[in-house]
Amino acid sequence: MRLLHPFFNRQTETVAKELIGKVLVYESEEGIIKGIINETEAYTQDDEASHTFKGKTKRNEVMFKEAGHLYIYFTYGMHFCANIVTEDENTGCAVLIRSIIPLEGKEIIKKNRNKEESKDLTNGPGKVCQAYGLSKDYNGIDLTDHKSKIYLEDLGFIPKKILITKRIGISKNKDRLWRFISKEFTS
DNA sequence: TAAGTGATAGTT
DNA sequence: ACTATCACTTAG
Repeated sequence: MRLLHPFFNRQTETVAKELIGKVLVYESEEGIIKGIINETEAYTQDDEASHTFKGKTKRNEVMFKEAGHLYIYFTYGMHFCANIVTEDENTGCAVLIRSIIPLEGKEIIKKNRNKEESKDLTNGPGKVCQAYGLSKDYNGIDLTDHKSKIYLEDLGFIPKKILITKRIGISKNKDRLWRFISKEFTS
């Protein structure tokens, strides 16, 4: 079943942890792509590392929408990263999807990633977007809308053990333990 | 470990 | 206009 607004409209840290094991689905033109989320990070407005720390801008405005919207930003001149908005409207919080484990549509993923081998296809936030074909065009869509071709689903995967660590690639507020990872799942 | 890449936001 | 920074990836 599809995850709806109440799931996302909770404390960011909680949503980040509970998204581990949920499935990111995209019903693309080329076919269905599904993957188990196995790494996330939390970002809130009172957090110096967050895009929203200094308030609303053109770039981050989606993070101030209602929980369950998709925030996609462009960075380092070549990469997109996908986030899911959390908490109440106007709070500027989101969860970054850092990694997934491909379940379905692996051929499409390989093609999108321009790779032959199945190694390191989706273990990084930029890689996940490239694998799913997500770009700026998808910024701001509502994942909880039943018409949306992109959504999250609970297929019953249970993380074996959730690791909690510091976040990656940030220069401020480095010590906060807001990164969640699981290597294995049971169903 | 380091270079590549260009939009973004803030400053002149 | 100019500049610093950037929630990254890849190759070496």
